[in-house]
Amino acid sequence: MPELPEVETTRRGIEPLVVGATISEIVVRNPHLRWRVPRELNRRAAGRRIESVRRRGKYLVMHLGDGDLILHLGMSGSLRYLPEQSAPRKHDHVDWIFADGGTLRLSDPRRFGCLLHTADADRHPLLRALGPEPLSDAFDADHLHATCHGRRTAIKQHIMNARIVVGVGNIYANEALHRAGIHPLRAAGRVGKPRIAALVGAIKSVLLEAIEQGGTTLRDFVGSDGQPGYFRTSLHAYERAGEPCAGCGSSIRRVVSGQRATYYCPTCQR
DNA sequence: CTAAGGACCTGTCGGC
DNA sequence: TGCCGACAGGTCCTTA
Repeated sequence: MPELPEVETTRRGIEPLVVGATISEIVVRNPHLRWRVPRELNRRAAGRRIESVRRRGKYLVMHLGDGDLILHLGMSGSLRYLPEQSAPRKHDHVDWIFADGGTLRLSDPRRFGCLLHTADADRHPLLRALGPEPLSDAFDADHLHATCHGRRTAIKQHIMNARIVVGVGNIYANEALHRAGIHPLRAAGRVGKPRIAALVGAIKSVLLEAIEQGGTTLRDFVGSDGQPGYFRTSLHAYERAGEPCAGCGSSIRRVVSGQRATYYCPTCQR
């Protein structure tokens, strides 16, 4: 479900509600996420205050003053903040119970997400090898062009590789390539520098606009307040097979690449 | 080293 | 109505 804009929307939603709050208890009803939620999680977190909630790629990191919680929403995860008690539903696997009575609830039907405790998230193997943030100055044409050198992988798979740049998932990879006029299956090493620069700009703009719209709701994404994201109407390629391209009117095509649905305009994207 | 495919898991939808 | 396959926003891990 969530790509960078959806994770950032979630982060912004919970930040004012949980930063400064003291965790009374973390209740793990189902520990079987991608990796088993550690048994000692509650012991590490109970009684501690959440000092900050930041995002690194699609990971959320809660700093507890002593140690960090690393959270990933996987394909179907979402966080909701509940000011009052309410009965958990089928896929509500984890609750953070706060001293003020509020609850942060993690729901994840497919359980591809994860929740871990670590001393320092930046040194954790999951985060340590990540590429630059796409909205930072570190992600520029020089960086992307250098990583593309000699690569025969499709440019779409390349920009979805978190070691190259974080946060770009299937929706926004398709959208950014459409904006930049680059064929998604073109070998990464065969995209010239000016077009790489255009792609960097397209990735930044599509992510920024999606964040402004509260993310993209395709099926079930909701922010921490339960509201959907409104970027879906701005999608020009993703899940638009057979519809006319907004730029030239050609029919948008769908193919599968790297086991992921890939949408493009055969006329505009070369 | 790079590249490709499988694995994890549940829910929904279309076709028969 | 029921069953079956395809598909879905991620990414680590194994294999070649």
